[in-house]
Amino acid sequence: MTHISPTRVMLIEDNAEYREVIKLALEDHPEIELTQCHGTAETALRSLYTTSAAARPQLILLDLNLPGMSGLEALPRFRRELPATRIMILTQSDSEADVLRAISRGASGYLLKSASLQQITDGIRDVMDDGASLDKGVAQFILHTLQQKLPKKDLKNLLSERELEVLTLISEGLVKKEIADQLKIGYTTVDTHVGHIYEKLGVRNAPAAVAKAFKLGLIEDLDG
Amino acid sequence: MTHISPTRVMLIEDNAEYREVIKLALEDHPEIELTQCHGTAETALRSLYTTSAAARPQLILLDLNLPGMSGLEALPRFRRELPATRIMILTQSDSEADVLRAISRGASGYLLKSASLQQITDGIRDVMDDGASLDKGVAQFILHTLQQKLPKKDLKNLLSERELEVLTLISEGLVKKEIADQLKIGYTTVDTHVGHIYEKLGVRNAPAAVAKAFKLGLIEDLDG
DNA sequence: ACTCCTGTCCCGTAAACACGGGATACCTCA
DNA sequence: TGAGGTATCCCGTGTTTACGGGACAGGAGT
Repeated sequence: MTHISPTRVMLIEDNAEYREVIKLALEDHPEIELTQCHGTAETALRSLYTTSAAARPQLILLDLNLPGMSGLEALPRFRRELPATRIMILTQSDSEADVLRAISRGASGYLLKSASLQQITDGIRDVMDDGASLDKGVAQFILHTLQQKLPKKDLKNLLSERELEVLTLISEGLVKKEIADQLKIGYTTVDTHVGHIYEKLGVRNAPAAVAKAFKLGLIEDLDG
Repeated sequence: MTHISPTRVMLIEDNAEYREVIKLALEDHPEIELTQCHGTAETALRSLYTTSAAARPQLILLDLNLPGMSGLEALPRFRRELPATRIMILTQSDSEADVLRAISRGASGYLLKSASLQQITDGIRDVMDDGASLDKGVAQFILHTLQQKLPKKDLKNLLSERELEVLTLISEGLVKKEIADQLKIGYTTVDTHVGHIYEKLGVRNAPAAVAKAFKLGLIEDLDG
């Protein structure tokens, strides 16, 4: 919540007018220090080589729509050059593709330019306080996206425990005989389980069963 | 942003003290009208039957840790009874499992009780304004979760276009001969593609290839 | 008591798969 | 020019699947 020294912020924004607005707004906040402003990602990246480690930004406010290298392209580069630096997207685009790409590239926040200055400074504080900050519309879209990718609990009892075990082993590449050995049951038993799995999932072969299981969230796509 | 008539809010919270705090805080806001308070999900659900449609809440503030039926259990019931009503979780638990379960059951927001009253009223406004509201820590966790489930773009060129096409058809349950017919190529060509797919993914059969493709995000788990 | 579901086991056959080999053609990039 | 990747095609052989049938024991629920 409170920081001993102010948070060093770098702003990357091509519109000079909006850049000034932000600059003025952040000047009022003692816990935020806007150390650098750039109009393009290229100059921002170059500046890192002539900036001492102690002066490098702890947070970057990044516009997506930049001349030359886009913010989306620049994002992973900053992440590589400054692994400890948080990146907050501050853009006009609420395009779902942009949002998802920014997240998959490691952004810690996503605010729209329609946000109030208060929301922006709050967002900076939230992000530096080990959190993330999302515009309300973006948050809703993210919730919906995640919802679709989450396991449907009503289907948890569709397959029996044993069947799920067998299906998981199948998805790992084991053939039925190997599964039989590993589970210490007969080959034909595995065969029966598999038959039941197909029936319940409404598919006719193993690859389709695995795909369906992933789509339904029966198998977690975490691990290795 | 502005509503003609105030938003009708129902609060479900077992702690009488905190219930009063919220009640008092919301009284100051003309655009929010706290119409009902309940200490358990059961009484809240029962109250719906004696409430005219016009008086039903537009937003529910729901605690997770309730005596009797938990908030997590109650959530889908409210969603079924009141499909148009948004539900915002307001709880102490920032357990990742609780967060994910609440989202998968259709919550529109997730705030912690450590939130300021200002954040809560802002959150209510955000949610009613067709958005979602997330605590900063919850938002970060959600971003990380989603990040893992998103396609890894660096692997997009791992499989050729044709190979991905073949793999997708395999995941849909087609056997190789059918794939050959559909793509109007020879059976042996499909066979070769499949062999290359296994090689590139480091697997030895079709089910494992499909699983790997899902884990890498090469195949989208959207559609049907 | 009876049915339903689960998990275990068995047989046989036809279809599909995995994998080894090899071939031609195109395009790109070094 | 030559190497590498992609896409197309072919053969053969042994392995694995898919699916039809049937059987039996234990537990849960009606």
